[in-house]
Amino acid sequence: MAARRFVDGKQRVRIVDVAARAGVSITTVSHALSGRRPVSEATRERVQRAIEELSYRPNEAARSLRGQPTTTVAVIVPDITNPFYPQLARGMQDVLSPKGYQALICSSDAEPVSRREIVEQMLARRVDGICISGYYDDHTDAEPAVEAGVPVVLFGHRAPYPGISTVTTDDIGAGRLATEHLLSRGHERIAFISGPSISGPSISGPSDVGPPADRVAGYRAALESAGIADELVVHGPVSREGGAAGMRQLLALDHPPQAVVCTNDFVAIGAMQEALDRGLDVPGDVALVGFDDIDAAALVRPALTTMAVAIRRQGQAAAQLILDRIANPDQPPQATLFGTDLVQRQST
Amino acid sequence: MAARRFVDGKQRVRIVDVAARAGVSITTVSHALSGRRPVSEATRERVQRAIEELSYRPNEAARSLRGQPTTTVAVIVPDITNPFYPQLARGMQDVLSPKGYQALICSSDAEPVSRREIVEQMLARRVDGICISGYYDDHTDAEPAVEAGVPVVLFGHRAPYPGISTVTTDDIGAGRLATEHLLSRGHERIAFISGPSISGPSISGPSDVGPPADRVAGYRAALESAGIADELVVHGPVSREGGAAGMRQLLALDHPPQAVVCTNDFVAIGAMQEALDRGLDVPGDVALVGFDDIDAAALVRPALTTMAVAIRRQGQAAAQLILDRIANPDQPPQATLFGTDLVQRQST
DNA sequence: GGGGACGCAGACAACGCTGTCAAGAGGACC
DNA sequence: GGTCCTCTTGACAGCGTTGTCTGCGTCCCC
Repeated sequence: MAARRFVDGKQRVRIVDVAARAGVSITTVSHALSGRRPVSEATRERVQRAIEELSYRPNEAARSLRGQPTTTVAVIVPDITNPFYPQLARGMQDVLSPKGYQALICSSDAEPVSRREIVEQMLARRVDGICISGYYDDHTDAEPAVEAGVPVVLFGHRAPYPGISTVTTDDIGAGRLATEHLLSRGHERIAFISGPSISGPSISGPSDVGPPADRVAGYRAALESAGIADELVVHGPVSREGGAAGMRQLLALDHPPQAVVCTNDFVAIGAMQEALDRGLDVPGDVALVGFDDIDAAALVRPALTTMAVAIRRQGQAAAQLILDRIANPDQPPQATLFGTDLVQRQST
Repeated sequence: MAARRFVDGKQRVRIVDVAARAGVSITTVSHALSGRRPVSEATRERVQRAIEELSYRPNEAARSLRGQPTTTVAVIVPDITNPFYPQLARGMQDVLSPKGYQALICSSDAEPVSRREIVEQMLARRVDGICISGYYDDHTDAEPAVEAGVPVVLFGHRAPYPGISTVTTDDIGAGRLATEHLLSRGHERIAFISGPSISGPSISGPSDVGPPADRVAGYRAALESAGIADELVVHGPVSREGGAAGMRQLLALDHPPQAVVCTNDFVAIGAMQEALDRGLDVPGDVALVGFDDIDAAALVRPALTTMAVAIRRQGQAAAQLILDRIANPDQPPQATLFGTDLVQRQST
């Protein structure tokens, strides 16, 4: 006859209820549960039965207040509706779940607050680790976590930072591979539709930052190696509309390019539709390469050639880095670089 | 000169550090923070300054242990990589974030444990509300939450259940509308590629359950109203492969259908590619309708006609139902039904 | 000038759990 | 029979908050 507590009509079973039912002290229940000190077989069984009869489950808040790990890892993504990030989250769950950890997924642009604020919130929840994803170069958001001694993995950042591990895609290599692929198909006049430039959309300009800039850098390197001086970079929003606008800009030129590298698949698909809508043949009149290999890349017609980023595997790597740091806090942070694979389809 | 605590190299500022720095008691700090009892302006400012200087943030675990709400709502989805569910999550965040609530997204099939177990875990974390999504008819998973007095919304379930609110799509109406659309285009021999049947894949059969069954029911109702007796339902996995297999089955018939309703867009896209690969014209030889209006539906060529489910709006509604129940626990649960819109593209 | 009202702030006891200290029972051994 | 283990269990403090009780001035009014 355990004495339950009723609050607002809610009833929750506490450890003392289990103890009363099993006829032991709460200490014994706790230790029977955690196995952190020996408990006789008979007692353990009585406790176990009481737990089942009462459907007892320890209060996580009380546990973590006592300093126990929360077995929770925060995964901060810029936009949960971008299919890229659920894949990342899934990869992390692949590794975290079997170890009993929960991924706490936060979409930062859905929040009215800054990413740094989200990090603070997660620290207040005492998460055991944090993964921050998204292309940006500012790692100061992660500082409070580093100071608090919570393992952090930056995902998509280039620069390693003291106390922080990173998981990054080799975007320079990817940009080079994509461009070399087009060169090998005989194209010489190759353009790049990139993300927004700092000085606003314009033809060319060295002002872009972050991994899109890396992809452009790879593109430039490939052209240079091939002895081609004409580079053609347009900027715009990273979206289908941005891709369409970029393509319009390119097609309006006196000498439109024969092939276009696009900073991601959304942009490429937008560019492709713009070209198709104008009656051009893809890849006959203009060949296209994207990045990321999102689901839709295989579904559009012609199917999009793209540089595949093994995002789920990268998520797994990020999770593993966090678990390693949790297990061994003194371990130095690591920087992991992932290569990309050309997935050739019909658009080149 | 606040005395910080160092644990495993982690340093966290506690309320007592703030109190010491501001020269007041911890009680005063607490109340200055919560505003739950009057604090003089001068004191409030001193406390505020101390908080900022120390970067203090209350420990959420201690708060919720004292019975404060966690301002967290669990969102349990079957598969985070299915683009449908991030939209749902995003819709919920649209409503939750401005109210200061966090969505805790859990992908249940990533977990090695049952959905019921996840519900239990969320209760142990003292979430303030739970949204369970996914097509299935078993609401027993939600029982522990109902018993604990935690607001629950079932998403995609048909049957209301005592103490549980539901947000559901009118799948019967959607199935009917899709079929009527094909009828109005002059098709008479119309098939349906459905989800798995309980008795295994087969031609027709009344054994399917859940909303896919509802869509089939709407399809049947439309045919009946039109005076058409020939119904043609094939079953298979809800995936692109399943759609391709279903289409193969249909094309192998003596009299293949002129039009096919598919239980969702993935299935429809798989079916479309199978048809295109066999040299058929879509919609000339076979017209296709899907459900859900996923991103890819607009991207494939021909673009897919589909029944759009305003999933994000439904997520918003689900979140609102939970917030309402939190604000007013005695309020009876509500069942919300959402209609669907035909988005006509090129496949019909 | 005394009594009550009021504004403000501190002390203290929980919340539910776990690590540590301590002790009782029982057996082994001298 | 007494001492010393070992095995098992219980009591207790404390994790960082917040709600409540209490107390101290100050002001107002009769």
